[in-house]
Amino acid sequence: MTIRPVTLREVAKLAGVSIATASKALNGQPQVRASTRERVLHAAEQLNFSPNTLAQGLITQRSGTVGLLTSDLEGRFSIPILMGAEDAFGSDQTSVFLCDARGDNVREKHHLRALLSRRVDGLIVVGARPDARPSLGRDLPVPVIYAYAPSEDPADLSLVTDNVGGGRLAVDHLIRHGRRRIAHVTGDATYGAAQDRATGALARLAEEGLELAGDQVWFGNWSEAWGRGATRMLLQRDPGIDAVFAGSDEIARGVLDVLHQEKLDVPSQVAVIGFDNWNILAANARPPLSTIDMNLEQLGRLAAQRLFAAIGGTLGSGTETVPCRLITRESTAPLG
Amino acid sequence: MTIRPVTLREVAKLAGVSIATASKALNGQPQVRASTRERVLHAAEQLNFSPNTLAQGLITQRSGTVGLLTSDLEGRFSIPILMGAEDAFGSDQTSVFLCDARGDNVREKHHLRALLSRRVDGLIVVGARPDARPSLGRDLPVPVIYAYAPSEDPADLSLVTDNVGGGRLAVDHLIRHGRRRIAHVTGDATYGAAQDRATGALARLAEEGLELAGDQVWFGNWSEAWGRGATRMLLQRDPGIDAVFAGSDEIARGVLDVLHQEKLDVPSQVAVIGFDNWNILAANARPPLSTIDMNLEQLGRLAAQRLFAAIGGTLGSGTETVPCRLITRESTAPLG
DNA sequence: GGGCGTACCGAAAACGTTTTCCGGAACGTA
DNA sequence: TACGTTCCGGAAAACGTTTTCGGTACGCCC
Repeated sequence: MTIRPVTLREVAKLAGVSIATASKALNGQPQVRASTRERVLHAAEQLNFSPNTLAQGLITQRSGTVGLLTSDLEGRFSIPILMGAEDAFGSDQTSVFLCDARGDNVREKHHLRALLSRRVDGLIVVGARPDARPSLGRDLPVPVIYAYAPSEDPADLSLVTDNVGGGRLAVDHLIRHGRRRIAHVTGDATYGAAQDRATGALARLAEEGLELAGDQVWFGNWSEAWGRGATRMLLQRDPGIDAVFAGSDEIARGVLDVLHQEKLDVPSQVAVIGFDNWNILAANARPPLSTIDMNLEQLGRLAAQRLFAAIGGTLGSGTETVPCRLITRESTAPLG
Repeated sequence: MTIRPVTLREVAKLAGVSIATASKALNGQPQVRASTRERVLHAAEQLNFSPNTLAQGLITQRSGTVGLLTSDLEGRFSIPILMGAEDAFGSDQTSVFLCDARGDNVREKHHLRALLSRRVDGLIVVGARPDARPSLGRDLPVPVIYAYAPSEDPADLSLVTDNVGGGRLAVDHLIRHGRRRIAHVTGDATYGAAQDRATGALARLAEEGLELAGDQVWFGNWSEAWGRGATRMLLQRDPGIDAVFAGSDEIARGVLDVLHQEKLDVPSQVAVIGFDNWNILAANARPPLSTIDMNLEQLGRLAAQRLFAAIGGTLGSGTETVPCRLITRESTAPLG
């Protein structure tokens, strides 16, 4: 169990060469004869040698690690991003430190310090909600990418989802399926995402010369309960709706629930589309829920790629937008 | 941006001492006068010095990192465990490498190799489902803890949830609330967890001299759809049930859905209890769902503590069990 | 046979720390 | 004055690599 790992020195000895040549042989440097390389490789294999990356990092000034600083681990947003990032960095090259700040600022500072101490080659910061967040600062020794929640500082590079486009996509889909009386029930109005999605939805309606059904955008909070409550009010105000665009899948579940109670069939009478493509909610709904996917894994992969490019090179700035994607299920069949 | 980090040498120079004393001063070693220590501390502060942990790790033979090897990142089980582990290791002491093997064996090997190369001080392996999984082997240079999914090798140390106890807890709660005709709808019979929960439930029923309602344990799969389907069949078979113990919150949601359709009130006519305490499903159900929480954060913390103790010391073996916890919400009010 | 180029290998420095060990200063005591 | 003690600080080795640089052996050409 507590055997000391084998070092290059031992490999070299077994192969009958110096440490220097052993190193060169293993790293594919040209100044070593094929036969000696063979001997070294064989020795390394035999001893099950794996190089100490701490030592490598010390000398090459590159640790081969990145930090992923999140504030939303239990939330649904960090995880896909994390997965995307993880598989964009090949595991042989780069490993990722995961740190959850729990939304606490001093904890974030703490983690940041620890990560810098570990000489990470770069950082990805994943916010809990898609609104601008304070920058970590301009004078960090490593490149930083802000994902999901953009940085307030335009000099930073941020990667975000296209919520306006997502809203537009949802409504466009409903329109193409023959819906005309479309309502929008969504979450907390202080969220930029809620505003953006509504903006996109309204824009698409306007193009078609349609009014929003239900007189208003129903802002509330991101819960199933609000989806239910809003739908009840909505139906009183405007019983003739033929589609609801919900700002999240949770809300959509609430909407579905009340529509069922009111004996309104989905999708033949009312279509429902959600947002997030949170599988467990969307795919298992009755009927399965059409929804907008934010392509978060792709966002994570992109973050990793940008970071990778920035390491060594120099980092861009501004905000880059990742488009959303429509997921069609049964809750939005064509009308008629 | 790409400034080289400040080293101990620079701190020492600024403080007018040798590197050795600077190190001692910063690490609280006693052989340094208070006034010099003060000078060093001040210099470090001024330069915003943070020690290179790679170098520290190289010499102390301890990297201050652990690897968390999971197969279930998108699943709901790894995350709480991860969070528990993360906060049990103070962030100043230990950072965690997160690796998701995606259920692929060779990818797991790959990650393992990379982590060992990084000289992690220990490993936590989190399985995707709570059944025994192959051991990583006995001859690893670092201690390993298996969490959630135990290792097949009894020489390893595994930490698992007490599913039998959880099943018992659920049924006990229903019985205490006056229920007598209790049915059990659960997931895939090939899951040990499904068997264990059923075992616990049946044991508690037997103690009370009760039979399981619905003639059988309804095994199926872990989906909402199965919850719906099973409940329909169940009601045909035995319309007089007064409680359903669902093997997961997802299943419970399906159960609730059909009970509503059948105009059976929850909880006044039928009580429903779930399993997992997956907040998004349980807390937002109509009515909010009582459920069994597996204390996964605690399991994660425990894993971290055990690992911490094992580093340097020696590791125990066998399987340690973490008890479940009842979460009471409105779906299981007392009868009558 | 001398000069030269090429191919291969090793000695040693370097990365940034920690830790051991030694030496000098200051001081008290006989 | 001689000596032992205590306190403080520094030189240097070590951790496990990579990389530079110089050296040796050999073949080739005139």
